[in-house]
Amino acid sequence: MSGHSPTTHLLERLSRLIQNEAHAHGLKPVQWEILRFLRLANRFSRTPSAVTAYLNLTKGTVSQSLNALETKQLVTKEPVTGDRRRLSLTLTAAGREMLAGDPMDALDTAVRSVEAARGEDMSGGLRAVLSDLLRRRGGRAFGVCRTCRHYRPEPGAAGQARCALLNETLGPADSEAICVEHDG
Amino acid sequence: MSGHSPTTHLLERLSRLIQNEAHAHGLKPVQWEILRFLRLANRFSRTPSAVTAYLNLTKGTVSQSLNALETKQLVTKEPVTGDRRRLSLTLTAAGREMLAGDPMDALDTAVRSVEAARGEDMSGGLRAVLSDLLRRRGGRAFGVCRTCRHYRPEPGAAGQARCALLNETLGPADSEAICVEHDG
DNA sequence: TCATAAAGTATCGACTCGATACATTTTAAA
DNA sequence: TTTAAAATGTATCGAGTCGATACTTTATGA
Repeated sequence: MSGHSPTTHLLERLSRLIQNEAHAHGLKPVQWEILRFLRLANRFSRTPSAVTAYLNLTKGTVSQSLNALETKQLVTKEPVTGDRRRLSLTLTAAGREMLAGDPMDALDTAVRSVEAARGEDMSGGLRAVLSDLLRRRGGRAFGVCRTCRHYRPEPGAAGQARCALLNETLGPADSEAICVEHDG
Repeated sequence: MSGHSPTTHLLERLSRLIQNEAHAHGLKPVQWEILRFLRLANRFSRTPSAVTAYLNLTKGTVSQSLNALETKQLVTKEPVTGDRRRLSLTLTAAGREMLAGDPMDALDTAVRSVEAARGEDMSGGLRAVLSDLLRRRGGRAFGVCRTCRHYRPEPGAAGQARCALLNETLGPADSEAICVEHDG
C-alpha cells in the first residue's frame, strides 16, 4: 500500500487526464504542445531543436510530428538565412485557428475558477516543483526574454530592448515570449 | 500570443515532464500507472474495468497493457468466483519490487520538499481542479472507502467496517484504499 | 425467455518515443 | 587551412498508446 503524497498523486492523475483530453480535433498530445509552444516562443526559438529542448522530446519525434503538422497545414518550415542546418517554424492561420479549439482551455477554465474561488495562486508552488525537477534532471528551465540575463532594456524607448547574446532588437511582444537561450 | 494562465501552463509542462520520466526500467507510462493503481486499489477494484475507469483509458489499451505486464510477470490475472466475466488482478512480488524504482518518486521528492519549504499544501487546490474537470467530463472522482456513502464503521471494533453496497467486511487497509464503487 | 448491458479480447491505423545510424553544415582546434 | 568535433535535422526499427470498431461470453432485468 502507501504510495505518494496527496499532491503528487493529484499531479499524476491530472497528468493522465491532460493526456486523455489532448486527442481532440484529430491532433495528438505532442502536436498540440508544439502548436502551443510556437504560439508562445519568440522568433529565435521557433525551431525544431528549441521544440525538442522545451518539450524534452527526441529529435526523431519532433521531426515526425512537424511533418504531420506540416501535412495538416498548421505549421510551415522555412530555411534560416545564415545557418543552413536550421529550419524556422511558423504557425499558419489554420494553426492559430486550431488553437482556438484547444482542449486544454477546459483545464485553464477549471484552474482560473478554482484559484478565484479559493483565493489561492498555485503557480508559485508549481513553478518551484518544476524547477526542482528540471534542475535535478539537468534540463534548462526556459523563461521569457524579460527575465533573462542577456536582456537589455533600451533606455528611452518604452518596451524596446535588445538581446546581448544574439545582438538582436526585441519588440514588446518578443520580451514576453519564451526563448530557448533564456538564462536566469 | 497570449495562451493559458501561469498555473495552467505549469500544469501542462509538468504533465509533459511526468510523461517523459515515465519510460524507466523498460515500462511505459500507462504500465507504471497501472502498477501504481493496483498498489492503491482495494480488492473490489483490482480489475481491468476499474483500471479502465480510473485511468480513463480504453478497454483495448488496458487489455494490451495488462498482457504486457503479465508477460513481464509483474501482474497476475485470475478469474473471479461468482462472475465469470471478471478478472482479478494481483501485483506480484516483482511488481512491488518494480514500484520501488518508480521514476515518479522524483516528483514526490520535489513536491514534498517544495511544500515543506513554502509551508504550502497544494493538494486542496489541485483536488478542486481535478474534481471540476472530472465533473465537467462526467467521470467519477473515485476516492477511498472511508469517505464513501456506503461505508459503515463496525461499532466496537476499531478499524473494522463494512461496505453497505457490496456487503463485504473491510479491514483497516481496505478502508484507506481506492474503490471503484466510491460514491461521495 | 429474451433483449440488453457489461467485461474482456482482437484488430486497424496513426502516432509516440528511445535508440541508432546517417547526411549536412558549422565551429573550434591544431 | 585543413581537420576533428559538435550541432541540426532526417530516416528507420520496435514496442507501446489509444480511439474506433467488431466480437464473444456472461449477467441482469423486464
